[in-house]
Amino acid sequence: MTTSETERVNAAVQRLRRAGLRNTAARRGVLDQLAHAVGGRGHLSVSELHHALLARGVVVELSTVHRVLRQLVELGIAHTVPVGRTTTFGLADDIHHHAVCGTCGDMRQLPAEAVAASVAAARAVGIDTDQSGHPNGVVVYGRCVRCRTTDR
Amino acid sequence: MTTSETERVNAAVQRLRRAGLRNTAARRGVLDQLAHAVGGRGHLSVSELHHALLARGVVVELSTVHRVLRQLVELGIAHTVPVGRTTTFGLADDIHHHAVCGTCGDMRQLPAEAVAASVAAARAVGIDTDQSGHPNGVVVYGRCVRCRTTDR
DNA sequence: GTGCTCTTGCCACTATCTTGCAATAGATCC
DNA sequence: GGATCTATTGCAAGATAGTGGCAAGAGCAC
Repeated sequence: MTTSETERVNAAVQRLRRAGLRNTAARRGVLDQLAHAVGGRGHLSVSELHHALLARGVVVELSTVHRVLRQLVELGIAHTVPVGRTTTFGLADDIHHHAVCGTCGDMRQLPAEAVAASVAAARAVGIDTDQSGHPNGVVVYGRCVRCRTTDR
Repeated sequence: MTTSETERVNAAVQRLRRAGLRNTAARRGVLDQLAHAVGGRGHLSVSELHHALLARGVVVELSTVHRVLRQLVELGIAHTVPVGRTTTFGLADDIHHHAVCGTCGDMRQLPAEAVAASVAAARAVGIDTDQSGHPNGVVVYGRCVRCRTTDR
């Protein structure tokens, strides 16, 4: 884990503590994994996260991972992006939006400037994205180059 | 059902026929319902659609509704918008994108112009939205006025 | 009307996520 | 360090959403 990842995890733990939540192994593990994933290919599904934790020797129940993630989302520490039938999670410590391949689930970040017009249009019809603790943000669903060329 | 709804259903049935698919009661029922819903509050979940069909006397299995919808999406006749853990469906006969309340699932349409910059940004990172038969389009997740004021 | 074959109903199954409850483990105070 | 309080977790059962196989039935072409 890089220094920056450690810092982001620590910042998230501080927010948990301020919310009156305890600093448990399960929560640290989930945060570590999310911080690591955001640096990598992007967000993680619950089962990916669970497997990664077990592989690292952090023994937690799947139901616990679900509960931890729900809390992180409620606190605005993590955010969700639905991909097909599953939900993926990422840290929400920098404002970013997503482009998702609906076929393979590959995900890229989009800068806030690029989606500003979409956000404004949504607000104009009554949907506000500045709502911590709720799923929010812009998601562009499409297909990645690889899935297009291999016709998946 | 208005004249315009009937026309849209007929157009969709023509597309089915051209794809070599039969004009069955289940498919007509689903298309009717989708055409009606798009005129109303927006998209429908599978179970909403199923209940609406049964209420209208169109007796179909839930699994059939799933199968019909999957085919409609594959043909580009319908499109999907994930809302929380469920998927909602709408007719795709006009190009539009969506703003969704992540709390209550309320949905508004966004014009293509408003989301053009987001689509371009996604393409720049390799995600292309012009892919019929695949989930695509821009979705802005946020909260609607009602859920914000009632703090749901 | 006949016949071919696509569709559907039925049922079992998988995957994802939630919930209740008892046991466990953080955090605080002394 | 030890006692205590209570949030958190593991465990197990169950809810919800969607899929797949197969035989019976229904569209469509002729």
